[in-house]
Amino acid sequence: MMPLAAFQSYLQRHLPGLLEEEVAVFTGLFTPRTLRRQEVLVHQDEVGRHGAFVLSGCLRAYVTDAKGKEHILQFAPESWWIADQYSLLHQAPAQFSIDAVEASNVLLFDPAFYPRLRQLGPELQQFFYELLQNSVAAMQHRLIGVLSATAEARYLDFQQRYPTLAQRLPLRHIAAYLGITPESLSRLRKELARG
Amino acid sequence: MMPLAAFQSYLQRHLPGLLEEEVAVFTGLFTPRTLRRQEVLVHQDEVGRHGAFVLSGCLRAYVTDAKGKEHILQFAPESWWIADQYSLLHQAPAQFSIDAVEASNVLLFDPAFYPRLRQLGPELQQFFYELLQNSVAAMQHRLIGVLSATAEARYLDFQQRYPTLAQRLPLRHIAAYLGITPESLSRLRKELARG
DNA sequence: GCCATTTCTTATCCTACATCAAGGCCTTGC
DNA sequence: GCAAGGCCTTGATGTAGGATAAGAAATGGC
Repeated sequence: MMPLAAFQSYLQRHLPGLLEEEVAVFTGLFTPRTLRRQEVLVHQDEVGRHGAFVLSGCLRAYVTDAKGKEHILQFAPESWWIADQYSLLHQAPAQFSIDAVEASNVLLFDPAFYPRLRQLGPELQQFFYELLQNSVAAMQHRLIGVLSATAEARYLDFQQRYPTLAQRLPLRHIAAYLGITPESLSRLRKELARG
Repeated sequence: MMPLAAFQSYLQRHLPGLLEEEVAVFTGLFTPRTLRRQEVLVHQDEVGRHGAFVLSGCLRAYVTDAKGKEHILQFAPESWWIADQYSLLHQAPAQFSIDAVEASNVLLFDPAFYPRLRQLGPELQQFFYELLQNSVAAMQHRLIGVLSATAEARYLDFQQRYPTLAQRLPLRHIAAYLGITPESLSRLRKELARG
């Protein structure tokens, strides 16, 4: 299964200090899996059993609110991690669902991943700590955005931060990420196109 | 300085496995400090030099946007941690400011805290990992809130989650946290009072 | 290749909250 | 003790984006 090479190169890029043997052990913690478009990996309100590293394709984390509307917390294209970590670590009901936006190849990990990670030495631990910090920073940025910026400004910011995602994702998903209706996004795009 | 006892009991509650000696070493990483009301600990856009554990009083993390409006990311009353971790770890300009909402006693830590933490064994590391996870979860909850709920619903949720804060904080700060103007909060409260 | 479904757009009307303006009530300083 | 400034409220008006409805354009199944 070729796309695994994407994981090897990811490790080399971000954890160059890892010994070949450590890489092997670490890689052994994951289970490869293919997801079809729309296939659900984690169901909101059920205990999550997996998190994922995305080899190819794109996943999303989203909540479905009382009125049935979906709100997207995060997209995870190639080389991103996605999981409800809290649910995994505490075996608590998941706060959100995770599914595949596109047909995807992923590496799954399960709750046992965390204790094993700790045995694998400080470098990996620190790496995951920093990943988590990055997601805090990203979330803060989004929160500030919805608190202070217009939908148009948020859309432009999204395009700038994630140019490839902005092109390949269906607009309705982008709208659900920005926190507006597809109709509003459509209007907004027309405005922008006119200049 | 009496309020330090608050820290000791915090450690006992959350890290009961720590040896007396470890507690002493860990506590030695912090510098006590008093903050007057409104005193600023971290300035947005400057490199942050400190994070804090709050012994008494209350701090807040907030950003000031282009129009001069403040948006509050987090309140930190007694027994909470507050810091721009990314700024501390990477010595990058802070994404937000931190100041004291009330006169406060805090324990400061600096960038050297992180490497020392790693030397102090896995229990503390894991504890901080989980703290970070909790803040991700809290942030996600807020993001969902602003994306999907009305100002009224968010205010009620705030009152329920942080009943003491809801009482002791000035309303304009609560408004800045909820993402609405003080005028809107005032009106909203009148409605709720009429019920 | 054609029907069915989903996705995107457009138009109209509506609502939650912002903005602007002003007044009352505290606090705090001298 | 009173002036000055903050804080909260109230009112009038404005606006970004929502809700609804319906048509156009992709997409996919068979």
